Amino acid sequence: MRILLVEDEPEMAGALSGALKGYDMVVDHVLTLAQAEEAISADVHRAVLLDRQLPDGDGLGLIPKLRARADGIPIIVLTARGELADRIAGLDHGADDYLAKPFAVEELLARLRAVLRRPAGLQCDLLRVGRLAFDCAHREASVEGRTLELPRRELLVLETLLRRMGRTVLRSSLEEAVYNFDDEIQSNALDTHVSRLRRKLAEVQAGVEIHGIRGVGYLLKQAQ
Amino acid sequence: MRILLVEDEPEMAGALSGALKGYDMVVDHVLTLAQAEEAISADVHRAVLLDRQLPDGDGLGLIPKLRARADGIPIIVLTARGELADRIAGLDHGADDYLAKPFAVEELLARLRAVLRRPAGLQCDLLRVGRLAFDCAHREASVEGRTLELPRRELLVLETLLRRMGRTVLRSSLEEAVYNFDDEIQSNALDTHVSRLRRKLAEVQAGVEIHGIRGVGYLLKQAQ
DNA sequence: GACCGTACATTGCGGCTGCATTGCGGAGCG
DNA sequence: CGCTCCGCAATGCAGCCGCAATGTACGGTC
Repeated sequence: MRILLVEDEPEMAGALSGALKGYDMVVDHVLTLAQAEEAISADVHRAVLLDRQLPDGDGLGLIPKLRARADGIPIIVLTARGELADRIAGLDHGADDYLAKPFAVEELLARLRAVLRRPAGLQCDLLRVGRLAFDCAHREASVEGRTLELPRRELLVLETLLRRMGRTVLRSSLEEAVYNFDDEIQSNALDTHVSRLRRKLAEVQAGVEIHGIRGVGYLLKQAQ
Repeated sequence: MRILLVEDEPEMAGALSGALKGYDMVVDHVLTLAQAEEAISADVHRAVLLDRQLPDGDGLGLIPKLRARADGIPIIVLTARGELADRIAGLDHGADDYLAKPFAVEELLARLRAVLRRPAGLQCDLLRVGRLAFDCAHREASVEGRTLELPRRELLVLETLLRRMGRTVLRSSLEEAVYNFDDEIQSNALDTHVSRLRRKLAEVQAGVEIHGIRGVGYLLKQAQ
């Protein structure tokens, strides 16, 4: 675990470095905002401990630049200015946490652990075929990031076919997926939905084909 | 933005509920760990405010169960036990932040904003579509620097749509985001809010359109 | 290979459902 | 006591969806 410490006071920096090393962390210590920017560009740190009062400006100024990298690196601001307004300002500038000096090193370590524990990223289940993507959680289809506005029945058909993509879906299975017990279908309503869906997928060049299999059902596969 | 508040002291709970509502949030308030578990299973909250001293045990016991869900929902622990060891214990149990009573509500709100920003890092603090800007930290919408004064429900609708801008939001998701368990909606109240919001966005030429997708939900996109 | 029956594909049409909009009254708040 | 916000209900309307008619492809049979 490699940490970037931005702190110009030698005494504080020494104490923190020692404590962090005692917890098996690797500390890069810089004294100024300029050095901090250079260090962070190496992209090797898992967190930043940031003092506010630095020789070349307020540490808060660094936060937007860190956030611009969009890697979500945690930032804990350390400062002698512990007034309520300062704490709120620090948090609202984008810091993940804010500690007023003096503080116990143990608390800093605990907050550091808390901030590092955050999930790396939530993985949503996303089905992909051709240029088509289907977000199962939100039940929406998209092509190249552009959402397809599909009516309910067509969406149900597409979802069912996608979940069994590349394999045949019995006509009866499709009907069960699209209609409930109350709905009584006496015609080829399902076929019309498939047809309309095919047209829309073709219009946006989704890169998928829905094959009808005579006497059995349907099958969705990548084009060609 | 919907928050789960786990707090058995009526006074504290009332104060927090009021403050959060003042910041246009939807609050579900429960009194016990058991109720909290049930509420969280609905999977509609963006954050949890957790008291430690509860009728059926220490609030910290809830944290592992929340973490087991692996959705990374932020947890802020609130407690009268403000000793250093307690704070460290709280953070190491998996809390994202820890506040000792008494605390200023403003600081809680700031810390809440900070932890809510997190799954972000990817999602910036300022959302933009068309001429519309939305400041996630302060939860206010503006057009060309001019703030839109929107009522609570409309703001919640707008925020929810903006967070999934360009993608469909299920009608049920919207309802969950805008109303809490206590609210009982029997009519098309949601539609009226969408409608009024549309009108206001059009009046200021926000450059966004809210599409209704029949039978599915809504979708916010840039005009044209 | 020609023929025919059947199942699927496609398209137009009308009913109906579900959404959009508006006015109204009550509730909350200052 | 004024205000605004909010839920509710009524009305109008658009688009979905089921239906049926027509066209088409497939497969089986001779």
